[in-house]
Amino acid sequence: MNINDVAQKSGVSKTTVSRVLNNEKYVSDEKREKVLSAIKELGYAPNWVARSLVTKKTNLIGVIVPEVDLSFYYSIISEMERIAFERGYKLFICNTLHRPEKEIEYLSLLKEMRVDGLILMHEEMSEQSIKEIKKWGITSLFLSGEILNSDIPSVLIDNYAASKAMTEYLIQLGHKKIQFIAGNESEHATLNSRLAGFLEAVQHSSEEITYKIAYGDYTMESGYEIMKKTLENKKYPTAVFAISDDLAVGAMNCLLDYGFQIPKDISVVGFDASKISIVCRPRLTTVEQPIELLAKTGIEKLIANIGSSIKEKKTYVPYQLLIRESCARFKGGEGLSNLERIRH
Amino acid sequence: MNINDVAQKSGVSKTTVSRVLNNEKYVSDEKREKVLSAIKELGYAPNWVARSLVTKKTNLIGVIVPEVDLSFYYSIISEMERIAFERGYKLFICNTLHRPEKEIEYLSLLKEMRVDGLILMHEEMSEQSIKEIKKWGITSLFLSGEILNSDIPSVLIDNYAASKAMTEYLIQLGHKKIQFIAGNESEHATLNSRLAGFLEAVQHSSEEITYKIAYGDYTMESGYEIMKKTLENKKYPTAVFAISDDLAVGAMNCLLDYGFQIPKDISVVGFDASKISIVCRPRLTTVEQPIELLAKTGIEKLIANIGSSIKEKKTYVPYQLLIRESCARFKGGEGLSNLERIRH
DNA sequence: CTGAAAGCGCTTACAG
DNA sequence: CTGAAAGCGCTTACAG
Repeated sequence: MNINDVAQKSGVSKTTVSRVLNNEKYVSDEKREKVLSAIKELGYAPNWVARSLVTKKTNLIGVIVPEVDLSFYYSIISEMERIAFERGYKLFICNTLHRPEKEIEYLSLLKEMRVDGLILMHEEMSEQSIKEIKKWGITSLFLSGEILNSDIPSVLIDNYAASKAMTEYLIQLGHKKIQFIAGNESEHATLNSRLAGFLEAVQHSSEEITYKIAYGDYTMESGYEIMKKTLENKKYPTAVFAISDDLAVGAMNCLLDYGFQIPKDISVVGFDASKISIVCRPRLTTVEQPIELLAKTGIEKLIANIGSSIKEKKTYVPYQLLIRESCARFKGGEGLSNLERIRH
Repeated sequence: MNINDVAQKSGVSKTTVSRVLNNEKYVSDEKREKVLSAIKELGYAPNWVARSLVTKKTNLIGVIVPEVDLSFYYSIISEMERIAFERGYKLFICNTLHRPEKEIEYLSLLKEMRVDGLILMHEEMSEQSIKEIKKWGITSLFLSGEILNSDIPSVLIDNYAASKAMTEYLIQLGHKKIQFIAGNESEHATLNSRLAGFLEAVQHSSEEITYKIAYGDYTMESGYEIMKKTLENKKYPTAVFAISDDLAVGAMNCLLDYGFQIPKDISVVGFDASKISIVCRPRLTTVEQPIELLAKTGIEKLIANIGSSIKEKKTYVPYQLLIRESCARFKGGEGLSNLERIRH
């Protein structure tokens, strides 16, 4: 069934049916009525595919995400969906699972589908993908991160400042042995900024701070493994700073499983303020990336950029230190003896 | 740029270009070469929209989910995406946020988009939506639940048996006061089966079991609130059986926040074996819905059903009781005094 | 206010 | 092996 059937049934031309469908004026009430009732009677739904072919608009936004299964990502996606929906856009979510081939294939599908815009959330995107996007010329925006030297606008928090502030908070609590848990070792802007902020605070402190940096990926499992290795090396930090909440909760769980008390024995902080950070016990002290604001700003800027060509390069959204229950003041030798107690 | 540009550049007809694009044989190697290099040079991507218009296939599967933000859902979606992708299908995820209007709008978009099939995961779908789906005649499948009297095939675990088994496990541990936390109060098959299984075990036990049933939604917040109210009423159960892990973890967190020890003071069990159940501490004893198998079976059956008309109504997938750390044997008066101790 | 005609970018018989 | 033509289901000038 198609527009012709509706036209025939209601005794008007398909042009008129199309006009009714698109809510144009200049259709007599009488014909409008007839068309509407024919549509209802036939259960007709216009063919989106055919319409997109001629209008060259899909009202679709492609979203490239490396791993939906991380709480930060699905929360932000859920929020973006809500906002985009209100604006008449739908999301097409592409879960690349960190695999470059999947990324390429999704990108080319997105191109074939003629989506109207792209939200990028994977900083470790392959060179090839970035080149593809540029060549394609699609309106795109990086959310909660950035790709340096890429001309792609981004909406994010100031990761350097946030990381520095959180580190200073730990130092101020008296911690002098800090374990920094990074995500992936590969070069990307967010990791670099957070690491730089951490180093800045640590190296320019009036105190003598020792630190270790460990790499993994962004999952809880990875946080768990990294922490486990650290403990097995018998080098006990007094505080752990992980650059994602999943990582931090993984580390925390490992600590808990080994019999440590948090924050009494060891303090732990994370990054993101994703759902897991408030669900875990003790509640995780973390840097808040304002998910709603990030999603809102990102979607709105992207939509504004579709069809326009002025685009600001970088938009900062405010971060916040969320002080919760996973940190305590380090009490010199006492804490140390606690650790010893547990080891043996 | 379109297929004509490619045809012109390579000096063949667009029919031939189309043949190359679709990997048909009966194209001379010479022309195939020319076309391929022209495509590469121009950076041409075929227009998916135009293709879909003529083939009437989109290779898209619509997924209706009430709340992506629940761990069970995003895990199963992630898994379905992986499997569908391998089979050449992509998912179009529709997050309805439990709102009937959104459900209706997404459904009609899906219909306009001419998706090839539908995965349903929302049992409390409105009558109107179900009617729409029937009228539309789209191949669909209900995953991890079912809609009674709807003719929609479903893939799920035997919720009745699973719930009964879990309840018997609690009874066997000596629990005689059990709090059952349901999700929504509205009638739907999964809740009914789980409740029926619970009641069957409780009412036909050789022991005298007392129980309470509380309703909320499926979120952690809801589990927390329900537990809080229970505690405030000073009616302490010795075990809590929640019908989702989120609900259970919410309840567990409340208990923890009130100073109870789990499982020493109170045992808690959940349902789903979603990620949160293994991340929380103590690890949650729960009924496993095998996410991978559910996703795999669901997607494969749906794809098989597209274009065929024989469909089995209901497919059971095996569940499993995952005994972890959140339950302990109830020790008569001692447990009771523990509770008293905490109250005052 | 209304409709006939052209066209969006493909694929698919059909004929050769 | 190859191509001209029709057609998928819409929208959009254009003319009235």
